[in-house]
Amino acid sequence: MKNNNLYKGSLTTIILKLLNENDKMYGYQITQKVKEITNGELNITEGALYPSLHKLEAEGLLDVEFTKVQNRMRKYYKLTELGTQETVNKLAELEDYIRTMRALVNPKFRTL
Amino acid sequence: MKNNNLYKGSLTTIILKLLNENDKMYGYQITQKVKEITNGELNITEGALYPSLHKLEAEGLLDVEFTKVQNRMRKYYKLTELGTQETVNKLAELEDYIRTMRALVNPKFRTL
DNA sequence: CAAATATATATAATTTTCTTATGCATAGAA
DNA sequence: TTCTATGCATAAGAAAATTATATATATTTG
Repeated sequence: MKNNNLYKGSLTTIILKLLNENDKMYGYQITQKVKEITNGELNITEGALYPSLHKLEAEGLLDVEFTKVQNRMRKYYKLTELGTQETVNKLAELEDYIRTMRALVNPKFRTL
Repeated sequence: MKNNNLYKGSLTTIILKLLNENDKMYGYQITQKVKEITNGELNITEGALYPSLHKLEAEGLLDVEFTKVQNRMRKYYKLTELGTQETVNKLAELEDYIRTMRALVNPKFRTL
């Protein structure tokens, strides 16, 4: 996503947080929502998203609910209680990460 | 490092920034400096560090200088001009990342 | 003095995560 | 009718890290 290595490892955090806000979402909706919120800056690819959703489900962080809308399948995901707990952890980790990286990077920058 | 997936992809940024501040450093020194700045929170492993340094050197972002201190070898790394340019890019990418992640995560958090 | 720890670099095997490509299928717009 | 959007899925490969191992000297500790 976005040719910026820093996003590596962030997908789980993004998914969990969006599901915490939106109660239930399906995969394609997640990609669109991320595109919308980031003004097109961040595009989640299906090749990353779907395996990630399957993994979170297997870990018991997400529950699935199938629906059919206009003859097309939709798989809605929602947080389990465990998933909500993990969301708290992931958001704390993000704040930790930002604080630590700022400490490493802040001091003063020299171009020459 | 630190059992926090978010650090994945940040190592290059950390190395470049430290070298921008400290002019020249050797591998072990980098691990210790990171430990110091982050109060032991972040530990860079050799298995990640050395291959990363070799890659940055191969890409022409770092220059190497061998020294022998008390009979032990040291490999000092310093930024090339290209490396300094890339440092600017990486720091901009970090700010971008933080801004985007905040946008995705900020709204409001619900525990229930 | 011997053993453990710190200093210093390196690589190999494996795992995790993502990219890229492909595949299938329906709906709607051009 | 063809292209784009919607919707899910997986497989091959790349990239970055973890974990383990290897080597070697210096220093500290018991």
